[in-house]
Amino acid sequence: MGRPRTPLLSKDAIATAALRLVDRTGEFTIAQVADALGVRPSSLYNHLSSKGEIVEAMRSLVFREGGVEAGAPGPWDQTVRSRLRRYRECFAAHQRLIPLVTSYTVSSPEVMGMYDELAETLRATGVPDGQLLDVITMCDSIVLGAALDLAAPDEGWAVDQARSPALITAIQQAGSGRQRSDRAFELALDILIAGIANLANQSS
Amino acid sequence: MGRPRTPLLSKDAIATAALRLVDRTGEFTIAQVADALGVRPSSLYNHLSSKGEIVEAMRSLVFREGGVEAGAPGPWDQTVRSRLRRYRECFAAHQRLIPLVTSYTVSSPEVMGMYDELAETLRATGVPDGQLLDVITMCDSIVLGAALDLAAPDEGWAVDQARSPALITAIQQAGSGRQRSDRAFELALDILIAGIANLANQSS
DNA sequence: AGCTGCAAACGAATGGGATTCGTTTTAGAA
DNA sequence: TTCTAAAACGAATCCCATTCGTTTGCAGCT
Repeated sequence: MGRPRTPLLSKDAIATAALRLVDRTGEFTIAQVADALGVRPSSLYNHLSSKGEIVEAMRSLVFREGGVEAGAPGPWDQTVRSRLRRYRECFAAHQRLIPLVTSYTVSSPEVMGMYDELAETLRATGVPDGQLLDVITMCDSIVLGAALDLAAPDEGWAVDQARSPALITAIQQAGSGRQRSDRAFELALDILIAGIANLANQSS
Repeated sequence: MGRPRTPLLSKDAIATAALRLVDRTGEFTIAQVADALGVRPSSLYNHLSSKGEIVEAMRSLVFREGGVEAGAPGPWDQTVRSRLRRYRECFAAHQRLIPLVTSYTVSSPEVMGMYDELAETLRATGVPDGQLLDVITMCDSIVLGAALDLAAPDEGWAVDQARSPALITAIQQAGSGRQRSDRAFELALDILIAGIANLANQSS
């Protein structure tokens, strides 16, 4: 019974199993995770101390998988675009996780690393110090919003919910699913970049 | 015992009681809501069929309180600004509700009404039909992101989490709390408006 | 080698929480 | 007046996260 010769569990193994469950069903219980790992529920608590910690571990895992922080140098706007795209991609790869991690927003170290890089880039571009964090906040909003948009299937933009002709034709023209969400995100990036360029110009 | 002469409960009464609990403690249980209403837990199920429905009722209640749909005519950019500000204000008035309602994004009828108005305004301004919903999606992202930002206290932007000098000074200069979040939102609005104006010009 | 302490599994128990169901009383329609 | 459906109650159920004591193996120290 007692301690096994080689550990059966680890924080990462638990997070991976939980993530697989979330990808499939949209939720997870301690018992399910334990089952998937061939282990008893109580054993998990030797490696972490609450279900919330599993969620945090999943968040971290997803960003490590997606490599949010890595980045090659280049023109500032391309840098911003590619970082935010990758950030969003991490969510997109595990859509059903989004509702769980947006419950409470704690920036994981991985994401913080990306923001460090972003801050340097923006400052070098000429964004005034006083507005730097505001711009970063806006970046975060756009990515988070896009992620939520991605997680909520077409039901949010249902034609029969709309009343005004403008919104109805807008929904009809917009298409659906992943493409629509991708296109909306790219437009937001365009507008964001233009706005940043404007800020940088004004300050010089 | 049996049915009371006058009903003790209603969907709105339940939502109101639950909202008060969330405002105070950040969460709620069926038992607590029942207690606050002087009623037994099982009684709630005569008026709704799951805890999730209470959350939906709270969402709807908050938007009705805030009057998201109402609006006076005016220049298009002021219209967009004031609508989005009010949308965000609804969340701001009940910050602790935010984590609960962002779990799954279902646009309530009230919000849909605002988007109807927004769509008309944007189309009249000259935003092409093909990009209308993308712009609206961006509006939604900005408000939702701002709401999440509002709900997450200063811990998200802690100086000791940052590594790069740029991010550190950015955080120091940014201030904290409500003002910081408000200012970031206003900047996002500026950039959004400029971007929309640009879209409208290009199409004409 | 033997002892000690920690790590990592187990199993049983606990407590809380959402939800269901049958019962009772009342209101309102036929 | 009679019948049906609404609206409360109370008890019971099931699930689920978490705790605790126990068992066993590993590693470091003497």
